[in-house]
Amino acid sequence: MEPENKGIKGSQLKNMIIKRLYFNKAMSCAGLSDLFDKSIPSIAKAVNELMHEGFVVEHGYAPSSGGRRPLMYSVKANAMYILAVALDQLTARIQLFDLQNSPVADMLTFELKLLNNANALTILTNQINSYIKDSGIAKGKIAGIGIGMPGFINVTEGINYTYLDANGSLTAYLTEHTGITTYIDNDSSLIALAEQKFGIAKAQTEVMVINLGWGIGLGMIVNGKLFRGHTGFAGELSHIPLSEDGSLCECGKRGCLEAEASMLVVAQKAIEGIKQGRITSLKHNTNDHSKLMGDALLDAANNGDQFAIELLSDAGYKIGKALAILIHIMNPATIVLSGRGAKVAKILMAPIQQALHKYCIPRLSKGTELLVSELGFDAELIGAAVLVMENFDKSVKAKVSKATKTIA
Amino acid sequence: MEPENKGIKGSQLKNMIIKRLYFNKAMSCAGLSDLFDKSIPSIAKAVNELMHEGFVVEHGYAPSSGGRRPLMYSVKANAMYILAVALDQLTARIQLFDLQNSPVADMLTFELKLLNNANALTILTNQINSYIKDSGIAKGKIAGIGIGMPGFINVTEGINYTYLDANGSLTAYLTEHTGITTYIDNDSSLIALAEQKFGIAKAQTEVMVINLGWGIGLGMIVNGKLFRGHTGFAGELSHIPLSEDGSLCECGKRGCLEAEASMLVVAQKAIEGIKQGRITSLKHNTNDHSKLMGDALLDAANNGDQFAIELLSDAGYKIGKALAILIHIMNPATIVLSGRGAKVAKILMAPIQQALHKYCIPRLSKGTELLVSELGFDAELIGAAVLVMENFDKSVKAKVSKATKTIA
DNA sequence: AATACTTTATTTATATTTTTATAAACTTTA
DNA sequence: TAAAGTTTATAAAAATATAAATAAAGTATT
Repeated sequence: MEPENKGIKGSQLKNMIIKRLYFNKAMSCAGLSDLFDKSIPSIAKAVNELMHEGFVVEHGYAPSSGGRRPLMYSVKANAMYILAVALDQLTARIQLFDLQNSPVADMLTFELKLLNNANALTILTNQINSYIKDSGIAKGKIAGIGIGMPGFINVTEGINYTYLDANGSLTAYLTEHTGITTYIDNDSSLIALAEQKFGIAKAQTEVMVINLGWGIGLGMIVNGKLFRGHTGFAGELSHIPLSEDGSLCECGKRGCLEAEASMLVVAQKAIEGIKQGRITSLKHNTNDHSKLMGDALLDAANNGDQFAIELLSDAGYKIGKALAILIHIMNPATIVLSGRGAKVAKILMAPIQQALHKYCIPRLSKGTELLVSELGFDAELIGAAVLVMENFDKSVKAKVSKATKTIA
Repeated sequence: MEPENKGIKGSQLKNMIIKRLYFNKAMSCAGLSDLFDKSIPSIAKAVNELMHEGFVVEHGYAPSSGGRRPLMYSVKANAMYILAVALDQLTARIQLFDLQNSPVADMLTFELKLLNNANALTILTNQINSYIKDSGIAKGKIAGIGIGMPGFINVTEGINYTYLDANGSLTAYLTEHTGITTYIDNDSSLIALAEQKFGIAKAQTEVMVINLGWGIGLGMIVNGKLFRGHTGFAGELSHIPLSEDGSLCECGKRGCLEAEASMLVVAQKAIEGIKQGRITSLKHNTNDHSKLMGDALLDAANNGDQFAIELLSDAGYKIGKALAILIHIMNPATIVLSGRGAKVAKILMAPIQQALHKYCIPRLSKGTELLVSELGFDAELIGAAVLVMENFDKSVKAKVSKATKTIA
C-alpha cells in the first residue's frame, strides 16, 4: 500500500476532534476524552498534532470545577472553509463560511429557475466555481460544498429526483466539476439541522422543525440525528388527511395541510378577498403573482392589517392541528417554526397553541416546547454548512490536508 | 482496585459477541470482525475465551463464498436463561427462555389485576420467585428479567407511572427482591422489538408495529432501535384527531382512533347490535363483559359471521386512515399488525389497504409493506426476553458469570 | 488437472493505547 | 492558613490490538 493510506485509521480521531470543535466552540482534552471514550494521552497526542498541523488553537483556560483548570482548544477559523448553497424554486444563494460559521465572502444571490430548466445545473456549477475564484480561497482549503434544495432527494446516492437532473448522481457531478466533495439534502432537513446545531433547538435530540415557506416542510431530528425514513420521504406533514372536505390539493387529494395553510394558499386567499372588496391595506395588481402577494401579506400582518392577520390565524389553527398529530406520534422535545414564514410566527403562535389545547392530550403537549427560529432565513445556508461538517469524519479531507501540510 | 474490576473493559467485547450471537444464531470470526470493526485476532481471542467459559460453541462450517469456509460459532443455549413476563390489565404470563428463545419451563399464567390493586406488586414478586424456584434453574444463571406491561413507563428509571407503584423505581424493587437485574418496557414497544428481532420484520430498521388489543398501541422502531420520544410517550396513535365528530373517547376528546376502532369498542358495538336484533351467530348474556364479547367476535368473524366482519371492516378502514398519517410522517419500511387482534388481520387488511389508497400519496404508500405478525400472542413474551439481551452489553452479567466460571 | 484467485484462520512482530505514577493547579474543608 | 480532596496534564511502563506474513481450505479459470 502507498504510505498515504497508512494514516487513515489514525487520522480518524483527529477528524472527529475537528468536527466536534466545529460544533462545540471549545473543549478540553479531558472533555474530549470523556466524549470519545479514549484515554487522555491519546486525545492529547491527537490535539497536539492538530495544533502543529494548524487545525486547532489554544483557547484559554476554562473556570475550575474544583480542580486544575482545563486548557481549552478550539478549531482555527481559517484552517478550512465551507461552501454553502441554498436553492429554492426560483433563487439560489451561495455563501462561503469559515470554521466558526462566519462569512468570509459576500453572499451571492442569483435567479435560478429549477423547474424545466435544462441549463440550471451548468449555471449553478459555473456560479460556484466563479464564486470560489472571486473569494480568493484555494479550493484545497474548502472542506466541502453543502447544498440544500427542494425536491425528493436520495442523500446517499446524491440524487435529486425532482430537480437538477445530472444523469446520475448530482453530488458526483458537482464533486467532479468543482473538485470539491459535495453533499446535498432537502431544504427542510437542512433547516432542522441548523436549528439543532446552532439555533434555538441547540443540543436537543428530538426536534421537529416546520419550514413555513411556499409549501409546508418538516425536518425531523430523531435521536440527535436527521431522520429521513425508509425511502427518504419521511416528514410529509403537508399531505396528511386533516379534514374530509377542504380544497383540492395539487397532490389530488382533499384536506391536505398544504392546500389549506401554506403561505402560497394564504396569498391566494388574500387575492380573492381583495377582489371581493375586503378592507385591507393590501393592494393587488392582476399581473402580480402569488409569491409577491405572499411577501406583502406577511409584512401587512406584522403591521397590524386585520385581514392579513385573520387569514394567518386561520392557517395557524390548521397548522396547529397537524402539529397535534405530530406531537402524538413523535413526542418531540421541541417544535421550531422556521423558514420564510418565521417572521409572522408570533401571529401564528396563538392559534397554533389553541389547536394544540383542543387536539392534544395534555400529558403530551406538556412535553413539547413550541419555539420560533432565530436563524430565520439564514437557517438553510447554515444547515448546508453543517451538512458538510456532519460528513467530515467520514471523509478523507483532513488526511489529505495533513499530508500537504507535513510535506510543506 | 479489586482484581474483579480489571476485566470489565476487556469483557465488553465478549458481552457484545454473546448479545450478537443471541440475535444472529451463528456467526464467523470474520463476520464479527466486520461487524464490530475489530481485527480478526482480537475477535478470535474473545471467541476462544468464551468457548472455554462455556458461553459459545462451534456451529459447523458455513458454505464457501469463494474461499475457505468460515467456522461458525453460536451461543450455548443453556449457558444462561432469560425470564420473560408479560402483563395486561387482568392477566400475567411468566416464561423462562434459554439463549435460543426455547422455553425451559412451562408458562405460568395467573390473574393479576393491575388497577387499584395494592397487592399486585407483592403477588408478582412472589410468583416470579416461586416460578424460578420450581424451574430448578439457579438464579445466577438468569441473565435478567424482562417485563412488558401497559401504562406510561420511564424506561431509564424503571418506573411505571400508571400501574405497580413501587414507591420509586419498579425495576430497582424487583432487582432487589429477586436478586436478578430487571428491565421493564411498554407492551407495544416490546411487541415491536420482538417483531423486529425474531418476527416478520426481522432486520428491518424502520418498523411500525400496531398492537391491536383492547386499546390500539404503537411500537416504533426507528433507525433499528426502539423509539420512545422525548418523555417516553411517542406512538400515541390512538388519540390523534381523526375526525371532527365521532364518539367521545376516554381521554375526553372526540374522533380518537381508539374510541372508534379498538377491539373493545367493536365489541361494544356488537352488543348494541345484538340488542337491536341484528342477525348474527353471536350471543350476548347481559352479565358478560365486553372483553368476552371481543374474543367471541374475533372468532365469529373468522368463521364468516357477516355482522362481525362488517364491524371489523369498519374499524379496519379507520385504522387505515390512521396508518396513512403514520406513513406520511414516518415513511416506514414495514407496518406490522400484531397483538390480540392479529388473528383477524386478514379481514382487516382489505379495508386498511382501501383507506391507504384513499389517503396516502402513492409515492409514500409504495414504500411501505403491510404485514401480519406470525408471533401472535407470543410476541410480548419474546419481546420481554429481547429487552434483557438488548441491555446485555451494558450489564456486567457476563463478567460475573465468567468470574464464577474461572474459579470453578 | 493445474493455476490463479478468494476467503478464513493463525502466528509473530510491530504499533498503538491505556494504565500507572507523578506533578501541577485549583477548590474545599478543618 | 494548612491540609485534604479534585480535576487536569505529562511521562514512563505495561498491556493490548493490529498489520503483516503465512498457512489452510475452498472456488473459478484456463
